[in-house]
Amino acid sequence: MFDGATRTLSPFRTPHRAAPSLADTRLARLPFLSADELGALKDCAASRQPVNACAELVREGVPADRLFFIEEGWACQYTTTRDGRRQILALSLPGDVCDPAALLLGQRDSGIRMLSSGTVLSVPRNRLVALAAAHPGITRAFTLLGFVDNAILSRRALSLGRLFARERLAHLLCELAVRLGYAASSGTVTYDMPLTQEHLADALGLTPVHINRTMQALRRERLVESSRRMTTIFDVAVLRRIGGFQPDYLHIDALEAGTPAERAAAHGHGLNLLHEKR
Amino acid sequence: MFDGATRTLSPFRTPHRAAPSLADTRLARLPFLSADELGALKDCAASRQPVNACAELVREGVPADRLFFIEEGWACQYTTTRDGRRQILALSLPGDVCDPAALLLGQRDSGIRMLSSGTVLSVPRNRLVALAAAHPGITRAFTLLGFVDNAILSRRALSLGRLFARERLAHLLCELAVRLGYAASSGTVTYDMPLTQEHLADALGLTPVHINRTMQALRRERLVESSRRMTTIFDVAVLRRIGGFQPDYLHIDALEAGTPAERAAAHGHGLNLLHEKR
DNA sequence: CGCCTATTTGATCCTCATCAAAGAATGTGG
DNA sequence: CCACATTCTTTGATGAGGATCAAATAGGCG
Repeated sequence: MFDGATRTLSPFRTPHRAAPSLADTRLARLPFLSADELGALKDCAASRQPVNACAELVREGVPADRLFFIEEGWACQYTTTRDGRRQILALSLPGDVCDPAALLLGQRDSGIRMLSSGTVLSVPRNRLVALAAAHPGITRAFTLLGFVDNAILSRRALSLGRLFARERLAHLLCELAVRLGYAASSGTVTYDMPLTQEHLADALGLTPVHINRTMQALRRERLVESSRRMTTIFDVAVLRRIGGFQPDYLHIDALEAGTPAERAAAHGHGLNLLHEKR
Repeated sequence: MFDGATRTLSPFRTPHRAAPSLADTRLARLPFLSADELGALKDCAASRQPVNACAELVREGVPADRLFFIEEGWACQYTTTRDGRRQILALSLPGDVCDPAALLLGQRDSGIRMLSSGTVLSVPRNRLVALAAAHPGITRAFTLLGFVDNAILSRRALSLGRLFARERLAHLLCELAVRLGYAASSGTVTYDMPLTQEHLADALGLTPVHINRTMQALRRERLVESSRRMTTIFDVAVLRRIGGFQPDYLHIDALEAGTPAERAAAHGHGLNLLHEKR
């Protein structure tokens, strides 16, 4: 069942009791960071806070004075219309940086809230700005994560604009599997999925009722199963075909260096790198 | 009819016959660029090419070996499903950089094609990478434009996922007005709109037929008018209310320094700036 | 056990898609 | 400058995907 050609993201396991550190975030896994920059990330003071499900980390439209990093649990970035319709713009999984673009923009167009209970790291924006100003690799890290978020949102826009409910849901379930580290392009995958059907609806531009019926259809066909918070995709290959899922847009190879050789290469002077070291 | 509180983007007028230069793009208007960096942009060799409507600048999914800048005409960034459904992800207007994120990512998830005839500037990616590596302000410029594109796409995702056709269309017409330099939040505005109803449909996740009927409804209510390629919004305030349009997400103030004082301030040490000069 | 939230089900309505074809523009070549 | 081709817009009829409303059932948790 293992597909040798697939790249895998390493999952983030939460180092309980350890001092809060940005070294445990996706940021610190980017292959082009120097040892110096990694050290700076590790040393950057961050405050850890446990948060309840539904906790609002950032209200919509306020200045971005802090950035959040997910240690445990899931969060989302969202916007709402005047009359309360909500659209989830991004899902933040453990290890992810919430809205990395806020580092540069300084103003938020969207809110951020937890979708499950968990713990987050919080760092004042100006501290990160100083860090980024001193370390080009860190600037580039935020930029890269922001652009990958953009790529994910682009794919979601195709979903929202042009796919049927069934396709949207299939695509999202496939995407989440890969982002959680299950990159196999066939076989069976099970993962913890704390989203309610209402969350799925807000992410996919549908109603909870219709998510429910769509999910039932997939279950009836023995394509997925969900009990408690665990979601199982019985046949990844089939679900990917239904959702038109192709993992390229996640830019997995840019997020982590698989082999030591790749890690070394990232420090070289390949033309695909900004601020490359000599 | 002029609303004093609104920021205006200066329109791009095409300097016919002049040597092709990146100094005529939105990139070069960013307020934080140093004189040095502006000079580097101006000196950067670029090739100008006239392009027909529907000309494909970049095919979907190919490596990004060139970047494109719109001098005249409109372009779009798009993705398609396997069976040919298309979603426009971004509209590029005169002065805009097409898919600035491609500078860093080096791979494209989407295609780029012209929506009208026009002229574009084309620069090899590695030339821009070298430029960015030498000038932090230029790196930051691409990043900022990429993040603004992201903000625009975020707002479009809300449209696609949660708005009615009428609201989506109203919002897009308002957005285009502002991006073309007509920032007035009330009164009447007329601008050249080369999009066909099919283009609008692909941008808004609807069918051409439904765009047609929705547009007719707006016309019947004397809210808009379109003859030939000119589109008129008779009452910007009302159309904005219908579309829930609020220009904040366009980050206009980050894109251009209105006053000399603001331009000077952008070079200062405000905390909202990365790589700030001392 | 009982409360609260999430999921499920049913009935009905509505927005928008689809299909087909007729007009109106725009552009091209003779 | 007109005939023709092509593209774009418009119109009509019909149907489907998904929304909405309301209420029942099932799960999780103190």
